[in-house]
Amino acid sequence: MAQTEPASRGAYAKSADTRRAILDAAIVAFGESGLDGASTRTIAAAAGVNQPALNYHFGSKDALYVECARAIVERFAAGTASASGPAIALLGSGERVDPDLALVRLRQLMDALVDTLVANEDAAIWAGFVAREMNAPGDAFAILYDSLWQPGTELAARLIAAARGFADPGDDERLDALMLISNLIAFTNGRRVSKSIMKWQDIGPEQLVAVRRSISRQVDALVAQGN
Amino acid sequence: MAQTEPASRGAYAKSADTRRAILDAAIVAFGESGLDGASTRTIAAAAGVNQPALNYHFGSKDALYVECARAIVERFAAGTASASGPAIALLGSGERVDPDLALVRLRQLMDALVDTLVANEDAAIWAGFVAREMNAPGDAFAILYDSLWQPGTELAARLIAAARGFADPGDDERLDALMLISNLIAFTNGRRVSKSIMKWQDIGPEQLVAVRRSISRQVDALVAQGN
DNA sequence: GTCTATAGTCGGATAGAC
DNA sequence: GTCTATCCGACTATAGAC
Repeated sequence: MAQTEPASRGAYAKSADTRRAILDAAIVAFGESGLDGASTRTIAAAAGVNQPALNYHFGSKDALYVECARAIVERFAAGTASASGPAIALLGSGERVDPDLALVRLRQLMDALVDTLVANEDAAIWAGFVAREMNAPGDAFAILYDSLWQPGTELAARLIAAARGFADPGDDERLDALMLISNLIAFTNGRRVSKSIMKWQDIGPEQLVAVRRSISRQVDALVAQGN
Repeated sequence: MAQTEPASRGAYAKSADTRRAILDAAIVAFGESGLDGASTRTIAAAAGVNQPALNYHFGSKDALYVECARAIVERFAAGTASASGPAIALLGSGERVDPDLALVRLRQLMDALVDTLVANEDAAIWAGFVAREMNAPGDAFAILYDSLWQPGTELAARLIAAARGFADPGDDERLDALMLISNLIAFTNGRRVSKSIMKWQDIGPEQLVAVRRSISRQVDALVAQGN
């Protein structure tokens, strides 16, 4: 491999491997300790490179942080694409949506979220990153809001509306969507606490079944009560 | 005022006012920026004292941080005492608990939580503090878990169990309690996001009604479905 | 009890050899 | 492209005057 990329874009004929190693280490460090808590030296050590390598590849610590946000969004989207895709297709068809089918899609979406966020240990790291940025918005807030929260809650709200037989979501559907999604936070950001409360050693297949059941009951209730 | 306190305990015949000012400023700073993100200089400036005053009154930055956790627990407990008191009294009576009354107490508890956490702007600060500590446990984790999460979820779980006609809570009730409480996080840690999603300028009386209604529906569903 | 001054450490970013 | 060496600023904590 003489030159990994023939400079397909202006930037980065640089070592993609080093870049990736830094990014992976940075996501973990920032997710656990935050922008201020994680030092470039710690990240460099974890990535197996020297400290100035971060500046060389990303320009600055802040720029690296923003790049981490982008990577998190990408990985999250990849994990949920199999469920969000069909849901978007259903809602975008223009025709009147069958409430029962909307309910099926909503269930699939929630199951995919459980798989991506609760079953995956890495997601607790992502969740830490995202939660910090929501509390104290910085350079990464817009990325996370525009690519994660806004489309995520809007999709859920539209599915809830469709399952209730409405053409478009209103305030009630958006509120319910927000709360439905926030239930997952108990097992991402609140992973440690929830494991202690439930006396779970770890969150394996059996625990996931229980979580899915509890969420499933909420979805039922959401739609059954209509409004 | 010659000597605010006659040294009732061994420690702190020191200025209680200065101590309080530092504590208030520290809670805000740590809540917004975390232990590493908030500097003693910033806190001192916000409290209107000089930087070494923090060390004088609290010993170290870490000790001040732990003291903030204690203060948050106290203030939270004070805000919810009017609802948690009757609930604890009901459950502690030893006799078989009337399911309908348990449901009433559960509603009161959730309303008190909404008032304390959602209606109160300060609570977003507390929530930031607590959320960081849950993600990356430090010296304050035990305080917050033992005095906040454990008793809070256990109380909710016992009320849910009683409302379902059970003597004691099981895994299902604890799971449901965790998720019910995590709904509030959408409006504490997720305050900014939720306001944007809902297109709310701020969270006033009308918005609180909507939030309470949505939570109330969940409480209904929780108990109606039994298990 | 509160202040100023400062010691000692660690952070991010840059310069320049290879 | 990757390394070592280093600058400079910001931080916490301590010493000592008042």
